[in-house]
Amino acid sequence: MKIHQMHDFHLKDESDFVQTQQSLKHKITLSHSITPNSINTCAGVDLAYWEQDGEPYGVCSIIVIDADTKEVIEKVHSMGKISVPYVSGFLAFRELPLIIEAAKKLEAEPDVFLFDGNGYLHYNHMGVATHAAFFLNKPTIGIAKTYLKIKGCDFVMPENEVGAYTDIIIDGEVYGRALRTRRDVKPIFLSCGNYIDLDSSYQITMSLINQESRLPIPVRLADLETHVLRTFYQKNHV
DNA sequence: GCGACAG
DNA sequence: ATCTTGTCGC
Repeated sequence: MKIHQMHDFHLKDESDFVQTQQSLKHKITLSHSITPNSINTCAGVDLAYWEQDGEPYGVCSIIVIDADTKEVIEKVHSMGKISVPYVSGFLAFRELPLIIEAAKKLEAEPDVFLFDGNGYLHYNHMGVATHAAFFLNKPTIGIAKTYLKIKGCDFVMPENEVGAYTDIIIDGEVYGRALRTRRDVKPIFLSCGNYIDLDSSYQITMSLINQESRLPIPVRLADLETHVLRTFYQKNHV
């Protein structure tokens, strides 16, 4: 699929990152309604890391599935050296190069992308899911497994029922949603990525849950795939 | 020095 | 994210 080139990632330091995030946050659009009925395909994105000769490497997997049958339609991946260290709040700058490289290989044009990380639920509303949308030009959804605390605000634990949730409201603004996708499991932290509203993100996410995981199917599949790919590349000493 | 910390 | 054994539950 075609990628909209926004900016490169040869940024110098964290102040560069912050400037990039703040220049993009005003372009976020969260008003589009895109329900499960209006999508045919959705993609899950995830990365895995390892070290080789003292250097960090990563692999990114994108899995596209049919929204109705849940069957895998396409899978692509990218692999390479990682040049940006992980710093909370700047995950996008670390992961986007490989994400973009993998997305370029997609033959399909998924209707929505689900990420393993936050979107709008972020210090600058610019988690990896939101940031990625400017390159993909497609609706994106953020799915985090642990809570990123912002401005000291905790989340309210949702009831132990499938689909139960509590909105994460900070300074009167809804940042995201603590969501119990299955009973007796920890909640996930859902937030808009971009070009989609929170209720649609919720509906799509819940429509992609099965008994295998608390994570939506495409994200879970991408997670599993990155582990397989990592084992392969480690063994073959790339 | 201590606590916090998406992946 | 990754490093790792056993263990509880369906």
